[in-house]
Amino acid sequence: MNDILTILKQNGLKVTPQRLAIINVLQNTKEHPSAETIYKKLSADFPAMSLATVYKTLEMLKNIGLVQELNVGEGSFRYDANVKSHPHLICVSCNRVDDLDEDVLKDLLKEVNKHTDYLLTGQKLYFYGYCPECKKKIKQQNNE
Amino acid sequence: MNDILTILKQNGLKVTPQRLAIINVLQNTKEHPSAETIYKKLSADFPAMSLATVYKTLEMLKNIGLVQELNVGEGSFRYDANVKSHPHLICVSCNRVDDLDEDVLKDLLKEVNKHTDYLLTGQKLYFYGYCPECKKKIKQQNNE
DNA sequence: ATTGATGCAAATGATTTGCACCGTG
DNA sequence: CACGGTGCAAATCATTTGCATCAAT
Repeated sequence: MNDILTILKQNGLKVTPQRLAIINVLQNTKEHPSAETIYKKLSADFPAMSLATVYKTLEMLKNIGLVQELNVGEGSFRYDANVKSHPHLICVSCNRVDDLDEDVLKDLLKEVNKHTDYLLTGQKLYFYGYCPECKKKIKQQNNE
Repeated sequence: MNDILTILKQNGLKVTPQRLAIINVLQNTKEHPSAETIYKKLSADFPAMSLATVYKTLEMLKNIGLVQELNVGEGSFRYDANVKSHPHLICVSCNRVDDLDEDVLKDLLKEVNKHTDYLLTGQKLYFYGYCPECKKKIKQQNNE
């Protein structure tokens, strides 16, 4: 939290209320919001804020490594304050996006390395399916 | 090849020269082309063809399950005539896109299932790194 | 005071859409 | 000859950019 202020200053970046607010949203949610979502969430507190500011801020945060950009297959990007490269789970029913522990990643990479000559440097892994809640709902429907 | 004609007809779709050409490009390449790439590749033979036609055809092929759409992180989609859901390798240096055998997928899914309650239905897996050729080039540069 | 940040509006670029005309079945 | 397909141009939509103004350092 405080370290972020430091990081911004270290990079010669100014600390503005808009930036703090956007960072704050990202740090206190697990829902992997889009630029639009962040914008709407903040429009109550910052009625004058521009969507462009949200985009510029996200771009900046991405560059200094404070957020990662996700493409889960929708028309727009989502953002994650957890920058460790970890696989994501996407519910095909309710569109929620969950994290998969990064420990899993190690095992996955081990497996992939067995089968390729590529020198791997990164990955984007999205697994689709029904989240526990939606799984229940579907079961209930089928029981009727 | 001939089976594709059958599939189109079965779905009440017309067989046009443009469609055949687009399907042909997709079947005879391993480079995972974008709509734009396909369009350019065919503009010699079909100078009057519209980019919109390429997009409409790809949409149609996607719907009947003859191609899959890839999002490797560029601004545009790429298309793959191999519709079996398999992981992809993307070279961060030359942007080529390779397939990873779908057998690998089984092991990856096994691993993921250990760690989630999601009922998995699909996945989009992109591994980034240096392809064998680019890996060599980099080594040579470093040796000088 | 500087210099980077903001907000607005206009620009971009991939993809989609509407529609009149054309070609397949 | 009926109806889906094509080509063109205009429309979308997320994201980016230019620029004058504003505020953090």
